Amino acid sequence: MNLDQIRNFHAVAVHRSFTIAAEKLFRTQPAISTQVRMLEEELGARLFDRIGKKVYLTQAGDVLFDYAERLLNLHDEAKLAVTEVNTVPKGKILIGANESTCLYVLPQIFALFKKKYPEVQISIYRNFSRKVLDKVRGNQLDFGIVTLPVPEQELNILPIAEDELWLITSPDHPLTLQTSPDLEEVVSYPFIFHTAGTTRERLRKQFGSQWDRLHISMELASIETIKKFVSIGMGISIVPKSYAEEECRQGTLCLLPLRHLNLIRKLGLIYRKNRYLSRACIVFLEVVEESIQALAMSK
Amino acid sequence: MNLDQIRNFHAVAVHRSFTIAAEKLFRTQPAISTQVRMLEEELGARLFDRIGKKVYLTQAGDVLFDYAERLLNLHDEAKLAVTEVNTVPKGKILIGANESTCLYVLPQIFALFKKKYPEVQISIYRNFSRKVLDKVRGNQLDFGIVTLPVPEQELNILPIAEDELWLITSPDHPLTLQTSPDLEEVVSYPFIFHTAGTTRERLRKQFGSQWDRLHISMELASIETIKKFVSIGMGISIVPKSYAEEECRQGTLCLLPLRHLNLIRKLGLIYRKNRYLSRACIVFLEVVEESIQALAMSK
DNA sequence: GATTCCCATAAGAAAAACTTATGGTTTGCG
DNA sequence: CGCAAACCATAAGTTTTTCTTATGGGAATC
Repeated sequence: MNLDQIRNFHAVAVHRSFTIAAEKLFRTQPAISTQVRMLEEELGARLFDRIGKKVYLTQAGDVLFDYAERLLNLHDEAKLAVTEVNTVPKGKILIGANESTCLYVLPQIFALFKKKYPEVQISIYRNFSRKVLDKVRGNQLDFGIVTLPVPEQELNILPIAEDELWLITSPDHPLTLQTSPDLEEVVSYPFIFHTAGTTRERLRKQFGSQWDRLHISMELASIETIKKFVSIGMGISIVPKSYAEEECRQGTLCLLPLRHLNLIRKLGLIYRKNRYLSRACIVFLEVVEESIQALAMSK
Repeated sequence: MNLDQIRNFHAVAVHRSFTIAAEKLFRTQPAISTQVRMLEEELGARLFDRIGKKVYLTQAGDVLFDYAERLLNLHDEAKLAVTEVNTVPKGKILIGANESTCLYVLPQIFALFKKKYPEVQISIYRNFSRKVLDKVRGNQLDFGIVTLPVPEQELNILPIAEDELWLITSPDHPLTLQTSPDLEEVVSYPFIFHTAGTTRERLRKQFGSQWDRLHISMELASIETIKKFVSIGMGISIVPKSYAEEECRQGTLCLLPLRHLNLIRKLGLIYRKNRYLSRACIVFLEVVEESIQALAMSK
């Protein structure tokens, strides 16, 4: 039993005639007769009573007729739905990003995107860049936003933002007396660090020999809590500058550039190469590029 | 897009492999590849991302997958449902019968049938034998119960009951003084007749020249009302004997055989020849035959 | 770096479905 | 009542579709 047979059967049932059904389906009458007979043989049930010139549905035919309509409708619906995925932005986009990106980068982009394409649902997978990267590679995420650089193989990379890493302290911290403290001086104060992550690894390299002198008083899992603890004087930390500008204005934190260190953190949108992009994904990419340009203009 | 392609697609999606899908479907791998590719071309959408050795559903594929499951399930259900019609007694039986049959013949049969096959729904079309006959011929009814004889062409006929037509009068009617009144005498009293029907036509023929002398005081549409009016002395009538036996016992009516007239009314179950009978119809026929035999035994 | 695994493609073979031709029945009309 | 028309079934032959076999390329694995 295939859909063609069901379509044939349905047409015969509707028109109560093999000949008319054949016309409607642009076939000859024997083609329809044969297909219906084969359907009957397969099901082991007569579907029509051919009495004289007239054609009647049997009880079995009547039962099948309902299913035939449902099957044909469902089939049409399926075709439409699949086609729409690549013409109308619809469905779901899965994006991975780390916590801070979720807080400071994505909101603007999402706001713009949601305004333009309210039909598309965005689902966020929040985790470290490392995990996000793996999931994008494994095709479990449509997009990822991670700290660059990233091994380029198999991935398309779209830089979306960059930020300098600055020191944050509480407003009354001794270091605030300087405009740009030296690394050697800084490491004498207790530090609060992120538990893990790309940035922490990069800092370790940049600090070089000074790393061993470093005193890490706390390790926290989120930028927000780090900022909280820094502001009450529990330690100092290093974060992307823009992530603390708000608190700096409010006077709850102080932002200081580190002398001789030029730590730039780049963020990039990544997605797999060779991947077939749904319409929703394509328009998402457009919106991201648009946002980047808007950001570049405003600077 | 046909069901085979959908089945192929579904298997690939489930196993995330063309090769394994091919095994499961007892095909070779290229057969599956080709079918999926054709499906993709028809829909204008990639359904799988083939990245390296791995196979992933695209968003379009994901949408189709849901529909594929629903389509395949519905298809299985349809097959099962159609097959069941002819194996398990189920569904609906349409039976046509006249009013009196509904009251005096069908109840016993239906009671037995319902007890045996509670799954089968019986729908009754109540009308004159003539109309019932037409509807059975026109395949709008599965069975009909009509007064015999009936033109045999195209119909299977199963006699189920026979009954003599007797005179009914009120208990205090002058005719009750006789045991078997003569037709000539009878026609001098006012009659109550059924508005139409086979029996009335047959009586007209049997009465012969006496018919013109007949005085019809009332015409009523149902046996029940005829009996009511006869019992209060509004006239006399002729009905199947068994239809009035109950009232005769209770003393509200008198039953008298008509001398020299041997009017036997035969009832028969009819159904179209060449008609494909569902399981429900077949078991209904069995129950009817069983009932007839039980009736014959009891006499 | 060779090997293995997996999917894509091409060519030929097998299967399925269609068309043309025709026959049997029923129906409708003269 | 008989003839013509309408309708479905069947058979034969052709076209179309789908399958298998053979082969190649690219990524993953050891």
